[in-house]
Amino acid sequence: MADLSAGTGVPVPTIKYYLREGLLPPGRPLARNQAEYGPAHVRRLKLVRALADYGGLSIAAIAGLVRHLDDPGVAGGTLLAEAQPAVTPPPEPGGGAGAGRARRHVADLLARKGWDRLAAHPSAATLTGVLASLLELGLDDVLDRMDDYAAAAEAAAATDVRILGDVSDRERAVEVVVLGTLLGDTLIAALRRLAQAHLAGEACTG
Amino acid sequence: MADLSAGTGVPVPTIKYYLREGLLPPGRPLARNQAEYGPAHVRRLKLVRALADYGGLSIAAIAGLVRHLDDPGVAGGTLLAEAQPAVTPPPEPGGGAGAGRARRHVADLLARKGWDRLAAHPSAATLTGVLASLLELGLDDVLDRMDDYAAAAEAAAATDVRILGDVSDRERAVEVVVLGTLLGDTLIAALRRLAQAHLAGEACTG
DNA sequence: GCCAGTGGGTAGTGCCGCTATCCATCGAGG
DNA sequence: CCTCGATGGATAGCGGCACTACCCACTGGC
Repeated sequence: MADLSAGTGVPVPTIKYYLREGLLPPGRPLARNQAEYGPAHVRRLKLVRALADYGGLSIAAIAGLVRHLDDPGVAGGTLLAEAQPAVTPPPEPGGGAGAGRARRHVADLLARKGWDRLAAHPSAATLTGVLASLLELGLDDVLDRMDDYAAAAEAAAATDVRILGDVSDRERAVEVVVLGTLLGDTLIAALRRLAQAHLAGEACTG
Repeated sequence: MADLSAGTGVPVPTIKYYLREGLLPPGRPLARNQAEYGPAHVRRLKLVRALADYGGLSIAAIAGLVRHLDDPGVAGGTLLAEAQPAVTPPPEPGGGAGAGRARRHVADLLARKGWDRLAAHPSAATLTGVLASLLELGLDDVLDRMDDYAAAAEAAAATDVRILGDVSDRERAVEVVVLGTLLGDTLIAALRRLAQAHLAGEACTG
């Protein structure tokens, strides 16, 4: 429908494409060449665009996510778990030199934080991969500061959980989880850039 | 050279491709069909792969970055400024409903933090775009918590600056800035996921 | 009746990150 | 000295992804 396109700024052929890919549920058919799209479709479309534009997700990844959104028998935690693999590409285990050290340090960190239970979490593998890259490039200093970064991440996560707690609508909670997690990455990154620029400006530019 | 390929795990044709694209400086030619690649090339190649794999940068973006790396007359701060547009896609100004509110809130936040000077920073535009998306999807709660996220981001940035201060080698500092910023995003995101999973596990799964 | 607008499907486009192929050259082993 | 395989250099091609263009049958409103 042209209204849907006008209401979201997404061109009609793209909407058709999203319908084909299952990102958008089909409208209620009124006739053979007519279907009704409600505010739920506008909302979903905005969600899809937000995930694609700022979440950096592929269409296929969003399709997978959306399938779980439409599946009624899924809780917030489960959906979040499903969202993880969508974000992080399978980080190859890496046979490099730094990989072993990285693995050890991640294990240590998890133990220190009491996160042992999460050793198999995909993000732990991502973490190991990033650390391995940094180590191979001689950035060992990062290791000494990991606890600081972990503390900052914990603070952000605590805020995430607090926001989620405020959401009473259970149906919307899953959306909040996905949006908060994925757009939150971009949001935090942007804030970090600004803070960096501020600190650097104080130190160097004056 | 096959050594270079063996030392990094990057296939030879890809190395050729990177040479073509200027991601990798050409080796010192020993003969018409022979060139010497040193440890600097191995390092650079690892840098390129790290930025592509975990930084999410396109080849073209890395090429732009690398041009500045090879340019001797560039300071860390300048390079960081150059790195910003590479990471964040040009976020369309957005004529949506939430755009106005988002802009106002970002301006308020910058003022509160004393970051007024950074209003034109590309990350400020990204921030506005993300907020606008969140607002249009009814996630107003995030606004009330922005200061918490900003605090977490500040903490991370402070750690960044501290690490950078430990780096004495001026030549390597620019690499640290790029790596720390881009891979740091992935690193912090991974840590945040883990912290989220930990907190959610406490609250729900037990 | 007529015709813009709709849904539905197929096919094509442009870009991106490689990958394959070809060629002249050269270095080392026999 | 001569062959063989590797090297560098260049061009062309591939596969995937996110759309986009085109075509068609249909139909609601004028």
